[in-house]
Amino acid sequence: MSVVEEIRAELEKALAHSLQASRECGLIKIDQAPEITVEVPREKDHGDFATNLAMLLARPARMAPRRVAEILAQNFSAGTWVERVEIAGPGFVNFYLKPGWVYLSLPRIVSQGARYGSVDNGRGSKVQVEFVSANPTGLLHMGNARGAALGDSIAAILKFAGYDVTREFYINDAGNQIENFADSLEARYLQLAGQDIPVPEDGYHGEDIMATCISFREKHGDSYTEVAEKDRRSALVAFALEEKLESIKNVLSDFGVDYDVWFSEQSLHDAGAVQDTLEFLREKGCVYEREGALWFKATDFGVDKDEVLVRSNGLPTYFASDIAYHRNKLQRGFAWAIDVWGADHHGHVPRMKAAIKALGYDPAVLEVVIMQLVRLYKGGEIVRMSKRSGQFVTLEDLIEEVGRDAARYFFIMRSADSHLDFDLDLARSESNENPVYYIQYAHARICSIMRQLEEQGGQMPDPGSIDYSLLIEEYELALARKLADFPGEVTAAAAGLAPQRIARYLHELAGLLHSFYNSHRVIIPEKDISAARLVLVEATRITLKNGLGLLGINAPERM
RNA sequence: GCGCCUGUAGCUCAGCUGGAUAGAGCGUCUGACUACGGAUCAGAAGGUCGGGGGUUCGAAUCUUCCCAGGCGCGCCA
Repeated sequence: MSVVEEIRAELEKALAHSLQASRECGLIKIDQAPEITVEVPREKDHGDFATNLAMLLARPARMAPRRVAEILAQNFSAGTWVERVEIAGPGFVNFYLKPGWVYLSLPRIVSQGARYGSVDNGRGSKVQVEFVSANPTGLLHMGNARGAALGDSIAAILKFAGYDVTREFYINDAGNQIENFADSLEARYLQLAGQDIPVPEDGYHGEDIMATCISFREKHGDSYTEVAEKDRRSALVAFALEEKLESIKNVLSDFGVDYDVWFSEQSLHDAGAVQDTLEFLREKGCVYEREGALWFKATDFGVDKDEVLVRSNGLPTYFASDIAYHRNKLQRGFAWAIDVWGADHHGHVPRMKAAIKALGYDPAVLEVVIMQLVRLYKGGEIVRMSKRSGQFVTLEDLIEEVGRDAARYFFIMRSADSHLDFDLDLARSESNENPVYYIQYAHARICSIMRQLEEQGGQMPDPGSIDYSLLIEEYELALARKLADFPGEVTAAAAGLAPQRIARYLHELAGLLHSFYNSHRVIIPEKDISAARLVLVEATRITLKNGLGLLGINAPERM
């Protein structure tokens, strides 16, 4: 438990006692005690902690809130750290603590090191985060990039919050778009062999398709012009998928994203899992036939329309294999399955939840994070991206132009809900003013202090034997206070699947470090103060590094 | 037409699930020590939280109705 949590719990307990005492002596008459919560006020002047308990009691007790607050304050017995209790505003009870409490966490941070900030909300329960899952028929675009940054950070945060996390990429290597893919590959291949075959209008027109066919031809020559169409297509598709997947893996890895599982859709078909699932739904009475197709009765589960599972041509839809895939996830024992999807798929959410219910699971095990689309600006104009026109900026381009750290921070600092305008020129031209450098610079600055210390023959003092009461400057208190918040931020970010909270937290923490740095020196002749400050900045360095790690961003020692 | 997301400073966005005087960055303006790294710091200006009603001690946050933008509503994925 973090220092903040410990004190909060202590105050809540003391308040409960105060309320109990007030009821026993008849000063407050209520039937049932409300839930007691102690929060951290936004305004520093309102104390270190505060409670709205008096306002909640006012109505049931039929008393003025400030009067209730007075009674609560009178019966309140202060613990170790409470200096004074005040009543303010409409009836808040504010707790002012002795300044030293903020330094309690410093020795802990240093001794916990890379583990500082980790919490155990998950208690080891199995959670899967599935993200990107782009069609392996093309390159990764800006939407995939956002999904990669978001999904990977969510996974990292959940892991830090005590969950047993699996990162998974679902490969859509079956179905319609593969046929479509084959059409385009075949056309390009035959074109290279001198035949005049156009790429279908709704096919893949990107240059990468041509490049794939060129390397295929380098290996196999024109030999596949002679074989049966079916064999030619399957050879081309197999070759292209392997090449594409390899390149996707590499680019994502360059972006700092590494998966535990690459799951093939085709493998579900091969194992008969799609048929099994359809059979299961049939036995449950959740399907029916109409106009030659097999339908899922989504309307039985509160969805406004039924959905086709098997087309009248006998081929299962994407929805059918997706149900089988999610069934497979749940059979693997995940207590929580998180999918990161683009907003253009949001209509799929209620259907999928209905299907999970039909399979006999609680739909709440599936949580879909919908991220709004990325709009790309270049030269002040929107860049329309489409696979058909072959015009788009890839993740690879992005890493090259903006850099991995800045790109990841840019995606993470905004909530998934926000529509993201990504101005390439801005990201490029002003990359030195990107907030991510501000945070990294704070880390590098501390490392520089440590190098100075070493050069002067100094040593990092033992955090357990420091007189922290020497740290009386405003910025020292503020910095230490912020450090103590980190575990709470991790908890909140995990609960809300909200990596942007960590990004904001780090930015604020870096700001406090810079302010402190500009007004006070760490290495000074006064040994005791210097030692306390060394621990303070070392704790800051650790926290910055741990936080940046959750976002997949480097914490450089020099810049 | 129905559904989901969004609307907060000139621009890009936060706002801890209902708290007290709404915050950052960029941009603009004024300043900073020959210094452990100036990719920094201190300060100023800038707001009817899209608009109207409602809920209550208290609303940017919940609710409802408008307005504006994005995305969905296929036997595509």
